[in-house]
Amino acid sequence: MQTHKPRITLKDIARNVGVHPSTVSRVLNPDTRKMVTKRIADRVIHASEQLGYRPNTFAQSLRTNRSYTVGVMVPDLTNPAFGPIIKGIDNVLEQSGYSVIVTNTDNVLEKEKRSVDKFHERQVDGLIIATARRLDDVVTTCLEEGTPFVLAVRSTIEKGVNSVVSDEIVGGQMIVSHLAQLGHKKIAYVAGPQFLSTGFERYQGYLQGLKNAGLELDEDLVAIGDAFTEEEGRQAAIMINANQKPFTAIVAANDLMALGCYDELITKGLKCPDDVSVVGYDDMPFTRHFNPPLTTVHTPLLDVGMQAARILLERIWKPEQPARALKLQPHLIVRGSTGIPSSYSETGTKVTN
Amino acid sequence: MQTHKPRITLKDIARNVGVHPSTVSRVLNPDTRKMVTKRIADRVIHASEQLGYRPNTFAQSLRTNRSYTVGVMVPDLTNPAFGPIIKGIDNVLEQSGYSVIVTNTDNVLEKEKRSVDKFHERQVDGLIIATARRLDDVVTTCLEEGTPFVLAVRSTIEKGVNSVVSDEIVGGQMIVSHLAQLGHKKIAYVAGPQFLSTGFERYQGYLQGLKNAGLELDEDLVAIGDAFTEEEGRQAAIMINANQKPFTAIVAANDLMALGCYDELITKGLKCPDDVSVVGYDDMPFTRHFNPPLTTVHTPLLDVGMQAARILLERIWKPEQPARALKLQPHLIVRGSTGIPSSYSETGTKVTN
DNA sequence: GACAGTTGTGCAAACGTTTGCAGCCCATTC
DNA sequence: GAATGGGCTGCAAACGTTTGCACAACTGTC
Repeated sequence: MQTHKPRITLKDIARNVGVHPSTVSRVLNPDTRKMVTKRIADRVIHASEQLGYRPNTFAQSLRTNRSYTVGVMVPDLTNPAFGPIIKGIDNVLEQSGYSVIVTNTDNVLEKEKRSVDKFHERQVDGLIIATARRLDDVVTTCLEEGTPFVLAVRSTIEKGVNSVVSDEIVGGQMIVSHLAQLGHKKIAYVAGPQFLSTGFERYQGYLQGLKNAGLELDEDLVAIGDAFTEEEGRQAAIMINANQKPFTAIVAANDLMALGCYDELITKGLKCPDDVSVVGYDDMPFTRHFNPPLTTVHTPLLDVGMQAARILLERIWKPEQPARALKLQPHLIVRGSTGIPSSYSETGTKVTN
Repeated sequence: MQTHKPRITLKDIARNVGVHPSTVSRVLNPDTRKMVTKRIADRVIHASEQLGYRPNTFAQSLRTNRSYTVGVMVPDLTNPAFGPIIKGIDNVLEQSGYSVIVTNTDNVLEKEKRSVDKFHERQVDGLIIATARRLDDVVTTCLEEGTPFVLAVRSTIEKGVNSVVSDEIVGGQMIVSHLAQLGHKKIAYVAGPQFLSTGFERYQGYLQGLKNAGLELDEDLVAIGDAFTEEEGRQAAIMINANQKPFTAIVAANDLMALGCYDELITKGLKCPDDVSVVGYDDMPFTRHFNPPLTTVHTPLLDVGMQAARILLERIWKPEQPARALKLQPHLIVRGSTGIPSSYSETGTKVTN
């Protein structure tokens, strides 16, 4: 920041008070303040306030090798799910004097590597990674280099890394259980990318849920999207429709994909939930305003961010602690997009409503 | 970032190649590379790659007083409108080697001041401010101090500041014109905070729009919210309803407030758009999925971010240029929430349905 | 009153760059 | 062959902190 007025330095304060710069430094640094006499300390503090002193963070960081900065990598800032997460992160980190550098990687590996390089250069004290694949080069690199970091939202298959995620498998099961309870037997699944833990585990939850309910998997009712987007959700729904197998419900791997399903249902002239129920995942902002309001699994996004930040701080302060893998409990939020199966039912028995 | 391996410095490369550190510096710096013989330069480059050299940004910044960092202040990260803006900013800045520090201020002045102080300390090269009030201390401070900055989304009353906003007044007019064309005569307005340019100018646009359409302002049909939130929108709608004056359409100052209006209409048993039309503003993501799909004014959020970043770069590079105030053209997006006025006729006689 | 021990302050080096200046070498010119 | 000049490179200072060490001034003890 180019300020017209010349920068006030420790030396200036020192001269003003008639004391050595190092003494000023000690006063202004909470950890060392006790080393210096109260009388002098007070004068230093007074002078520093009066002159409007601001420490030069570069000099500090150069000397101490700590930047009081953390990097945050997210895959897609336009996905409303990430707003709350970043907000949570920012909230707790700024209280500890850390600044947050955010980068958007658009889910492209190349960009992720560039970002993490950049972070490395800037010597961030730690990283919060919300872009991890189940097998992730970037993550293993960070692990090898001993960079403090924590995964948010998405985890990897390797153990011993800090992470805070929601229990996707349980979430997936809850959905199927809910649908089964309503009487659904033919439940389609629009899966997310299987190289992401969220995509993979939610699908596993679905499979487990079928088993729990005594239902059989029909592979023709499953389609896998390449990304967690509306468009991929729509494409997947189209593929499932193309198989011409009857189904009464469709579970999407996240809310965005569920919206894609909405679109496909509309173009097929099917009503939700009357003809087919739809379920999403994430409970991103405003899902209750969708048409119909989306039944979904709520993941505490703000909490995810806050906890990730807290764990990161722990690791920065005590790097040798064992890794913590925090799993937050999701819960199902039933809204208007799920109902009793009717016209499309397998047995053909129609339920009037 | 604590890396186990000792950091490679210019000195290491210099020793390796058998040359002075300053020469290495000159080679690695694009501006000065031409000063040194190609033969040596090549050897230096080779060695630096082989050793895996990464410049120490603190040392660089300390020496040059440039941080290659910019600060971004947004009022509310959970508002999906800001995702695209930040993404736009990040996109263009990262291409120029800048990193983006984001802070969320929750619309509280105190936090804004803290943030800008923090940015100051970190000596960001520039600021993008999306939190500005029409009269804004923070902005005037930045102006006085000569900090390069540009306002995004929201502008202030003072001239001579860089800004990129959408033309709110025109947007407001378009809405009223659209409604008038449909036959609406009693058009209520749920205003946003008048201390924000967006709140103020959109309201001005509404007033101007009424005039253009030959309609009269009825103050009982206007309520002002204290924040751009769903809840404030709902409260404002409640207040308007409480006035017992008939109306057939309600214009909200942004999409979130429009959602609040939806809620209030539902609790009153009114259908949208059959009983009353609703219009929002911003066209934040997923508005087309709302129930009903929201008619709104599209502001090119991604563009706002990108342009703000570009202008900021210009100012950082050439601080003496005159300020640019960029006004992007909004356009109306008609969806399902607006229609021909019906049951609630102008005279106030209620039609049963 | 000399001694050890404690407390408070100054000194100077170091962190890793960048950059004005000086000086060297070589080519060019007369 | 000497003088001029230009192109490269080295030197050293500087950016603003932090921190181990040395030292001075006390306090308390015998």
